[in-house]
Amino acid sequence: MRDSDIMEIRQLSLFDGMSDPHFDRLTRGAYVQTFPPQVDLIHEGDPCDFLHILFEGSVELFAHWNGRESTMALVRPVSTFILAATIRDAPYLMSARTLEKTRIVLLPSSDVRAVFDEDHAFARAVVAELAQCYRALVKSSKDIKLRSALERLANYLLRQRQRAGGAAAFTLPMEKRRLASYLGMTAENLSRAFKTLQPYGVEMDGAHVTISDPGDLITLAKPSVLIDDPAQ
Amino acid sequence: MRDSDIMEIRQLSLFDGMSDPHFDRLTRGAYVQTFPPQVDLIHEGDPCDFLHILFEGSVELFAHWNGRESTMALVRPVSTFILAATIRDAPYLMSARTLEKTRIVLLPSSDVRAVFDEDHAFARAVVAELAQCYRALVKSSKDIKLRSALERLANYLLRQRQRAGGAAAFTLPMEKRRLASYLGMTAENLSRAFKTLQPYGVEMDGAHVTISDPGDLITLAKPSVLIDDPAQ
DNA sequence: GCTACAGCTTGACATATATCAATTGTCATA
DNA sequence: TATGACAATTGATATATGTCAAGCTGTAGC
Repeated sequence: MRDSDIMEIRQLSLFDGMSDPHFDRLTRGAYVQTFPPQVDLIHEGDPCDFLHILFEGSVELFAHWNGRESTMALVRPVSTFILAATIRDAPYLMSARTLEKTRIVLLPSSDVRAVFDEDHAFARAVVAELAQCYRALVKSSKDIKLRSALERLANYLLRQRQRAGGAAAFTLPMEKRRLASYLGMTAENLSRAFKTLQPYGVEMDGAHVTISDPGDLITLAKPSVLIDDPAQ
Repeated sequence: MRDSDIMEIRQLSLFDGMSDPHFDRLTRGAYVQTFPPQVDLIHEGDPCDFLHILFEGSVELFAHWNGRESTMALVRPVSTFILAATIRDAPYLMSARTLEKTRIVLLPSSDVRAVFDEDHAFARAVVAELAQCYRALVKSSKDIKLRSALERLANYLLRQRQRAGGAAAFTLPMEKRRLASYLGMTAENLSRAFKTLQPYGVEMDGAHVTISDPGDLITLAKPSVLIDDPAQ
């Protein structure tokens, strides 16, 4: 691993307050890798050998059952994924693939567990990260179980608008068929849902979405801080 | 808090390896309470004042949105709930109510965080518990997103059978309408789903279920360790 | 034993969502 | 520019699931 990479990683909140010897131990067996789009990083069921830290690009977490596939989450920088599997030394529950050109740090899971056992600051950081992931997943479950497909899309668009700093226009971060899977519907239904939202001020051109006045959409979507606010 | 209660709590894996002073500090402001059935313990959105540890009985976690309600999980002894909210000092994302007579230990959240910062063994135990909860939730999400209502019921019944030690007969741990909500369907549909499973060897009498030969049901349900095995 | 109530079930019907098939659009590449 | 591959869209239709209303069933209280 290059010194510049190590310097960059050291800045992460996950390693904040960690002692230098522990950090060295953690990064000795680590490596940084850059992947092109559409590369399978992880396959569910495999043993968890590395904790992944996403630096640049984006990664899709998805799951299979009985020949079906569903997108579970989109991971964005800077964030870890499959932390829980690393901690428990258990097999992956989800698969992962890159969506675009992506730079990832791989830390050997056994080192993560060993340093975790010795470095208190790291343990605290891991718990904070894991609790954050857990709460994000609870919100996602509430979204799926309490809302219709149209309501999920409406709220998703409002969240994306928020993410773009409240700008009227933004670009969808993944293909529509993946978005459909993430929102728990088919691509065909997503297409129709977008059309249904046109009278609510949602304009769409390819992956480009414009919501000039979100008022009507908010009335329809009824966003809640307990589902849609990433800070909560 | 009575000495016998303190003794009992001390046995929990969550407090295993923790120093006595830290344990004392954690339990000084704690109390044990017994609740009758149908008592609201927690309301989503409220600040998180206590970490709850369920000792006896059972607790339903549920969520609201726009006048709708959905059962998110059933908590059984011995297990914590709303650990993530405690760690992050964030509002509850789910509500909780007792389903039967229930004994719960309440630990002040601020004490949990303080001791967590000082006691490494406790930090490790918290992470293990949180990672477990996270993985349970991932499995639940996969169940909801990848399976039809009938498949969810079939797999649920097989999991309950497993929980009963593989016994042919067992009792549903909650009312059918709650089970329906947990499985993401209406009570009417659950009723029909049970009927559909009759040819697969599922007999039902009230809350009592008998699956003499699970072979056909397994063929239909296609259970997966990555969704249905609580140990994974 | 009755009664009242709540939960469960059933049937008829409505709606949401999925599926299938065909078409259009888009982009990379020859 | 033409071509092929693939995503997105559209319309027609099928299926899953929800809603409503009625009846059933068990049980707690009298």
